[in-house]
Amino acid sequence: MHPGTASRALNPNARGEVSRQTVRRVERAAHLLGYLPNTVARGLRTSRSLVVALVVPDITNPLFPYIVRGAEQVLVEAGYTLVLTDTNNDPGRERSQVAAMRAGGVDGFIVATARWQDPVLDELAAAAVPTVLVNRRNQSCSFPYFGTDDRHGIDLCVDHLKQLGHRSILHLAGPADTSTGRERASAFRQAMRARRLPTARAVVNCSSFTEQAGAAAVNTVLAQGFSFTAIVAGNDLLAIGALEALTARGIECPRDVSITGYNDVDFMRRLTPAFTTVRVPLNKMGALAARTLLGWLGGTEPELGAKVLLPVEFMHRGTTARAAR
Amino acid sequence: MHPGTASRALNPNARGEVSRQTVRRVERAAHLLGYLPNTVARGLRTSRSLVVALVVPDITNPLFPYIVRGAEQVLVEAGYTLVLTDTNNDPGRERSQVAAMRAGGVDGFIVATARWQDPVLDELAAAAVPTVLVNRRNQSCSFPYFGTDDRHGIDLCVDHLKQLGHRSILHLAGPADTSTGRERASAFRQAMRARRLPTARAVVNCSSFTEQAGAAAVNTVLAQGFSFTAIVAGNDLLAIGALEALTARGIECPRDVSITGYNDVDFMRRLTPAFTTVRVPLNKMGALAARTLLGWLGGTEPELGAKVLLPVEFMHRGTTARAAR
DNA sequence: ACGCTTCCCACAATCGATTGTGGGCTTGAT
DNA sequence: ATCAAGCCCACAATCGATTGTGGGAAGCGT
Repeated sequence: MHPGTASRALNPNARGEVSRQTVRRVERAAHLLGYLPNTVARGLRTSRSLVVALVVPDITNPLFPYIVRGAEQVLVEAGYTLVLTDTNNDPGRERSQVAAMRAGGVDGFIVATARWQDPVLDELAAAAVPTVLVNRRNQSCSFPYFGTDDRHGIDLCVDHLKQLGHRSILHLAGPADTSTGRERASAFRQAMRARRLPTARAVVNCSSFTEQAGAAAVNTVLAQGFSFTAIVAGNDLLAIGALEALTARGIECPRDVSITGYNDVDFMRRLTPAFTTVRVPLNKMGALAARTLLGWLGGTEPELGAKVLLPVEFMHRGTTARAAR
Repeated sequence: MHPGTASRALNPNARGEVSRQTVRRVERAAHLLGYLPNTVARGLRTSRSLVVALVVPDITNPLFPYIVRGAEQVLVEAGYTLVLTDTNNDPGRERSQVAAMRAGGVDGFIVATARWQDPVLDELAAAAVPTVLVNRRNQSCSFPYFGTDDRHGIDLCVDHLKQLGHRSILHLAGPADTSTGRERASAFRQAMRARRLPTARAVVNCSSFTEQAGAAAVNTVLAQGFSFTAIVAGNDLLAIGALEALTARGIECPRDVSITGYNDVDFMRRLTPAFTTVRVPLNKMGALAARTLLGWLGGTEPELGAKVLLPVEFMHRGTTARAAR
């Protein structure tokens, strides 16, 4: 029995070039021996691995598991394997992880770690590696991007707060090296100006999308004596951090200060008070990104710089109330 | 220039067999061409990939990201790459994912999906694939296991509740096909008996470690007319589900019923009331498992069936109070 | 100048599966 | 019985890196 023949017998596409009884013999033997075709060797020859890598910045941020789920669903159905790598918000790790995956022969990338200036993405673009961006994008927009309508979401927040009578509104902006940080901040300024609300000193940058950063930002602002009656946070974790910092100083939410979050991760509705926030379709984002990548791997190259912004939904809950006085 | 020579020049171990200037020439050329050694081809020859797979049952369960983090830290430091695969609690997916990873040439597995009877683990054992178990183990105990002292943790819960005057205590047991489900249930019975508390009808099985399952279990028990003043939940998500089901019926926690969770995932302390639960060192579990696997891959085979149970810490918060009446 | 050692490098086999090609056997027709 | 056609299968090259081995060149001593 020649290995070439066995290979054809196991491969549904080449099944026709082998007699039916040989196919049966091979299948029986394969099953008996517990044979599973060595993907490494196959990948070496065919330069396809049926593996897609999903790169996330922080797996403990509850935002990402749902994106993962969405992507996973689609990829597994298509016979692909999803491998996940967490960069822990470290660009160095991102670089080395992506390099490792690339050398390991993954067919494509779904990247959720994009920074505004991202050399790793530039490399992927230069090497023409099939890649799609999810949740965050980079400036040069070299790949299809799947995100949410941040501009609209933030506008909904500001509008809501204004209708409650708030005028001094603070924005906790995410890191300036992320598109979500930048765009939400920009959207905030625009929304404020459009309603003739003051924007001076109203935006404060946070170093990361974490509770610690949110709390630190609020403490800084309070220490500087800037007063506000509402906070539009760049995401949910920042909002939670802000609430903690306020509570620690005896400032009550929503009595004294209203807060809005962003993303509506699973437990936001369970906190007390339940958070007013913006719900984004995380599952769908992941699924769409995966589907597009699969299409690309199947031969239909997407238009470069395509941006898909999914609709958001404003969730009015307990952290926002009519402005005092 | 012969590829063999270039290979030696790039490989620190074989560097001595090549003249220094050749090394420099090769390094320069490699850098110039942006060469990165094809891991697939290397893996084919050396049958080592420096990749470890971590298999989790449900990435949206906040328990797992912290285990991932712990393992990641250790593996990356050692020059390994961690790939994560989520089985979505589906044994079929587990089987195919593990097979895919194995064919893909990963060096070893960290498995967090173990079921009590787990054919996938049996296969791994039969094939002598370096594997360690974390969080859950299987019955046959064919691999080193890193978990927590469930027996002690549950005992702490029961003890705490008894001291608060509770006698009718309900246990929401996790799935019987998981070691954590079984052992916590067994520990619960033992702890109750040791204190001469009634165990009849006091244990109810939940189909999965989810809020939905927890709520459903409580609803079932209530419908059956069994009355209780406290609940020891098999994990945090079950506890949250239980709280929801009770609240929906106007039963207040902790006024009417006390609840304890298990694991102390990050947001338990933020809920209102903050959950009384058992904190387990998730990071350390992941790190230890990874370290042991690395040792195995380095040649020091661990004793089969070694069990490492990490100490737990009881966190008394707001969901437990003195029994009414 | 010759022979010896030492040091580099090139050659080629190897890992396991895929795939284009050619030869051999069977089958059927004349 | 002979030849043509057709179907299977075996052969061998290939993917890219690793690694044992042998040979050639340089250096040194006598």
